[in-house]
Amino acid sequence: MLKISRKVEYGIIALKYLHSQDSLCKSKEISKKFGIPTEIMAKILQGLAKARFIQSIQGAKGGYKLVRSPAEINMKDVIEVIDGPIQIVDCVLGKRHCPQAGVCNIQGPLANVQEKLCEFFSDITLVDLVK
Amino acid sequence: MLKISRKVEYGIIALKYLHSQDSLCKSKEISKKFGIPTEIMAKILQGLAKARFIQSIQGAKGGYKLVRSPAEINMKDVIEVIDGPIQIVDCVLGKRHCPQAGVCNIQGPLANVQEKLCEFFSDITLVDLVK
DNA sequence: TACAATTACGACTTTATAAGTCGTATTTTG
DNA sequence: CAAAATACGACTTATAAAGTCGTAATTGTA
Repeated sequence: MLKISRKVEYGIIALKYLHSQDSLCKSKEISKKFGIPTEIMAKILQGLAKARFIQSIQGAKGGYKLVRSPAEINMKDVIEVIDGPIQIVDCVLGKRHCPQAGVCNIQGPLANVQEKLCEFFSDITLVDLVK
Repeated sequence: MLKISRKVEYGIIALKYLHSQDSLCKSKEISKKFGIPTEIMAKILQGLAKARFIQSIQGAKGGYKLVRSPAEINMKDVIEVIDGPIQIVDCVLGKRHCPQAGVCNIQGPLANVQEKLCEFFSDITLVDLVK
């Protein structure tokens, strides 16, 4: 409930670590260091690379490095890259077929809360998480 | 992910409805009106009554009514009454045994985020949700 | 005082989602 | 070409949310 998934946790841990290192870091290196399952760490880093938060270099001697400044990396984007869109209730973006459709009295206000929540996480950057 | 549980959704729907009504409302009446499973609706109302957001009157002709002003009902309290403490990651309040304990680089910053998030929801009252 | 309507509450089952695993392909260095 | 790394989809397992069921307690009214 209102939980940040473990994947996002792992993603933030990795981003912080990459920020603290100058050189390329291997996926396995990070997963071992923090006790994160290797396959999961790998996929998260792949996702972050696709979204251009980090750069991946394939092959032997490959690895990942941060390519954005910490101020340009905010929590909302990280969450959405890893877990998909922030959606506090299913009805707001229309995923769940809602038995309350038509009579529901909270959709509008909650859409508003959701928007504010996105702003909330947009305002938290890697700079804040490094402190 | 960062989802408000359906129970909280139901709770807010009920609170809004109680606010819109002058007289006592029965649990079944609300559950039927909004297509919410009756047993679940009942338990949520019981919880809200225990927490003194609403008053319960037992027996025939019983029901529930709002006993606080909408400005005194905020979303953080509603969430916590229904689902328990807001906890964005398990480690922050020490629930999960964390394999990263000792090396984890995000616990402090995330505790901070969590605190801010609680403030965020404290600032949203039933007044905002009625709009 | 018996009955109907309601709240109260705990135990259980089902369903959905998150977390983790496995297998295989691709890229690059030496 | 072998070794070390990323890339990616399919699958299984674990956990939590959602919903159901059974029973007890309270109260108004015929």
